[in-house]
Amino acid sequence: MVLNAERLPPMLRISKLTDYATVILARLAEEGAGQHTAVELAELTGIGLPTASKVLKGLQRGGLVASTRGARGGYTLARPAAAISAVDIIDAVEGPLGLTECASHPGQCGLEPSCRVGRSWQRVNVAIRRALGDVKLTQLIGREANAAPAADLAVVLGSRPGLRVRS
Amino acid sequence: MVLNAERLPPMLRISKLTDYATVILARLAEEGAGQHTAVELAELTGIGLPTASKVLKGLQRGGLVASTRGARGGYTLARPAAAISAVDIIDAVEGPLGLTECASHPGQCGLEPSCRVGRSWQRVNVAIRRALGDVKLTQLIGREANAAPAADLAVVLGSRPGLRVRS
DNA sequence: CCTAATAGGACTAAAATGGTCCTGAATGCA
DNA sequence: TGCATTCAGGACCATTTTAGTCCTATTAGG
Repeated sequence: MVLNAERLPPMLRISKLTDYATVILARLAEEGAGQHTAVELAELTGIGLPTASKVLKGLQRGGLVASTRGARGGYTLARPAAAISAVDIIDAVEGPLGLTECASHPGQCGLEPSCRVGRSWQRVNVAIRRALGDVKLTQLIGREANAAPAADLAVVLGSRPGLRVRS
Repeated sequence: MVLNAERLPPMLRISKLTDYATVILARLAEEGAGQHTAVELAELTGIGLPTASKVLKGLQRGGLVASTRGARGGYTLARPAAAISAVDIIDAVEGPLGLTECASHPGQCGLEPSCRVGRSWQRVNVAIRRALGDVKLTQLIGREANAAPAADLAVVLGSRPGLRVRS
């Protein structure tokens, strides 16, 4: 994988770094509970060391991997793969940036009067995040085809192999 | 609205242009079936004329609005608001760019061997698009609180006013 | 105390985004 | 016919993001 990102739809885009993160997490999940150094993971995945390193730091801050420093240090998953969701990964890698509504800076916008639209997009956004929260690393890896309950998105996710691809 | 985009999560981000598009479409939907020039719409929405114009061109190409040129020309919705979905808007404004899987250029990636991850993200992506296809302009405008059937995302969308905001 | 590792940033290059502007083509009307 | 109006299509530039590299701590083992 690691998608050649040139032609992905801007919205709903998965940044390369997020993708790297998934690949790396997949490794950590596969190789048992073993500890792996950044160097090892870089080699295993084929990602450049500096970049892999950067990603791992992000995952560390996000609490998805646990690290030990010094000689014989390395990284492990901080929790079972089934307890790590897609949003977790995205948030960890793409920063702690909040979901800022226009509401948080009222008046900044200028077009607010007649506009009921902004709120709706925010809700869409949040809804997607929720759905993404139900997609677990185990599913992303492909180990677990379908999640149990809720998970509107996850259901669709697990249900079919080849989906329609829009032009 | 027109969200002040500085602090939105990169992924799941709605580009400003898409937001503008929604605001403009909302106007076209509200003002009956009337025809409006780019100038009028710019004034009504508060968006700069060149920008509004650009957005309208995109919507035209995407088939969401119909245009007539020349004196007394202008724009109208190409179909009823209930038949225009969020994905339609996004696609129209953010380009005709396809959903390119690694699959379409096999071998480009280099890390393909051990990687089952890419596909999954693609499926997530497609799943979100599907869900977004069920969110109609009428809902974005707020005229119709909740859609009828299907629409996993739409259900969540219509259900609650103020949702949890992640840090 | 020396070596192996991670933590945290600073920094750069390349790409995407938002916005402006110009030129061309269609339409209506005097 | 010819002029004013209005959309179509891009070229273009400035700014912001993203990706990627590197340097300097800090922590742990032997």
